[in-house]
Amino acid sequence: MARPRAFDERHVLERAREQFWATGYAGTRMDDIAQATGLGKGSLYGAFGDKGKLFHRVFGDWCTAVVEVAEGRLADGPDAEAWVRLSGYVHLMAENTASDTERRGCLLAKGAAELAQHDPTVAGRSAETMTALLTLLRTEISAAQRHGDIDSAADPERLAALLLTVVRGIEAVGKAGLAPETLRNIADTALAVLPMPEGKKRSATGRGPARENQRGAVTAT
Amino acid sequence: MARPRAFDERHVLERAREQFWATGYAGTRMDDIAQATGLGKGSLYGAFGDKGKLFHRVFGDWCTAVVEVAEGRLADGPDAEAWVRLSGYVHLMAENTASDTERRGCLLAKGAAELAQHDPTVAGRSAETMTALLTLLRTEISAAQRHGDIDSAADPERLAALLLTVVRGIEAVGKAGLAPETLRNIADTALAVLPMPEGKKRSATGRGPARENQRGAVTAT
DNA sequence: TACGTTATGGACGATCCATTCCACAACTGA
DNA sequence: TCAGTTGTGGAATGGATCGTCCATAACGTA
Repeated sequence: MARPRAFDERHVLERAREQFWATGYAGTRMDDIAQATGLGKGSLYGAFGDKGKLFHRVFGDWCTAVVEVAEGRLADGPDAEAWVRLSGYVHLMAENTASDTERRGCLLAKGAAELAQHDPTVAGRSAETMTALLTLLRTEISAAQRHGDIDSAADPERLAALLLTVVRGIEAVGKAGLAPETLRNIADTALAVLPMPEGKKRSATGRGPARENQRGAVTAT
Repeated sequence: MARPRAFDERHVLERAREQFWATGYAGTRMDDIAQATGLGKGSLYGAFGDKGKLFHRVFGDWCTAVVEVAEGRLADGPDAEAWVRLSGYVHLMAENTASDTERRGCLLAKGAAELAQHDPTVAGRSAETMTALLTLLRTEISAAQRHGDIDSAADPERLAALLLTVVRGIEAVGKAGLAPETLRNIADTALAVLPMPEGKKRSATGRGPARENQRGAVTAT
C-alpha cells in the first residue's frame, strides 16, 4: 500500500530514552534525538508526534519497566523465600544506583522532578508506578511475615512505604553525591532494622547476604 | 563614589529562588526573573553575572539553609532530649514535603537531578550538603544512644545514612505522588524501626509523638 | 556645582530550537 | 508499469531566549 518504515520503533525509543536520560527533557534537542537515531526530523515527527508525546512514550515505557523489574523479583514464590526476594530487590536497587557511574540517576525520578509539577501525564504515571511498587512490596512483606522473617505485629503497608522510600531515597542521595559503598550499606541497614519476630534476632549493623553481581546491565531503576 | 543599587540583593535572590524552584533551571527565563524582581536585565547581569552564576548563588544559599535548619534542630542540647530532637527533625522534613501542595519538591533535589551530572559546582555543593547532614544526624544518634534511646550496638554512621536516605526519599516519593498522610506515616515508621536497647520496646506500627504545626512556613528542605 | 563612576532598564543582536514543509524515495495493488 | 500512498531527510520558518549595549539616572567627591 505504501512505503514501509525503515527503522525499528523499539530501537528508536531506546535511543531517545538514552538522550532524555542523559540530559533531561528540556536539555535534549530533537536534533540530538534525530542524530542519535539516524532518523530525519520528518520521520521522527511523523512517527511520534512532538517532543512532549515522545517523552511521554519513553517515560511510560520506563515506568512499565520499573514495575516489571519489581514484579520479576517480588510477590511470586514461596513464603519461605520472601525475605530473600525482598532483600535481593532492595540490594539490586542500591546496586543500580551505586554502579551508575555516570550519575544519570533514574529517569523516573529525573522526569518527575523536572515535569511532574506542570505535566499531569507525568505526574499521574509516576504516581501509578509508586502505588504499583508499594503493592508489590506489601505483598512480599506479608509473605515474609507469614514465614516469620518479619514481625507479624508490624503493619505491612507501612513497612512497604518505608522500603519504597529507602529505595527511592538511595537514588536521591546517590545523585546528590554519597559514595557507592555508602549506598550499599544503606540497603543493608534498612533491611537489618526491619522488625524481627520475638526471639529471632538480626544485628542492626550486620551485613546483609552476599550481593549479586551486576555486570553492568542497565536495569530500570 | 557612584550610584548605589536601588534593590536589596537578598530580596532579589529570594525571588530568583522562587522562580528556579518553581520551574527548574532550564525552565526559567532570565526575563521571568527580571520581571519577578522588577530589575532590568542590565542590573541583573551586572550584579550576578549570568544565569549559571545566579543559579549557583541561589543553589548555594539553599544548601546552606538546609544545613542550618538541621543545625537548628540537631546536635545541640542534652542527650536526654536527643531522641526528641531527632524525631522532631524527621517529622519536620516529612511535614515540609507533605504540605508542599504545589509539588515543587526541594530545590536541592531538583537542582541536583537536573544539573549535578553536568555541573561540577552543583554536584560538589550537593555532596557537601549531604555529608554535613550526615554528620549532624550521626552526632544526634550517638547522643540518643548514650541516653539509651537507641541500641548502642548499632553503628551510628549507618543509622544516620539510613535516616538521611529516608528524609530525602520522602521528598522523592512525595514528588512522585504519594499522599501526604502516607509521607507522615513513613517518618513515624522510620523512627519506630530504629533499634531500641534490650529491654525497652517501641512498636513498629506505633505513631510517633504529636507532630508540630507547620503554619505554612517555608523551610528549606 | 561639575565630574567621574556605577546603576538602570529596555531595545537589540545573535543564536538556538521545535516544528513544518517539500521534493523525492520506496513500496503495493491494479 | 503506473498510480496512489506513506516514509524520509534536510532546508526553511518562526518564535523564544541569553546576553550585550547604550543612553540616561543617581550618587559621592572635589
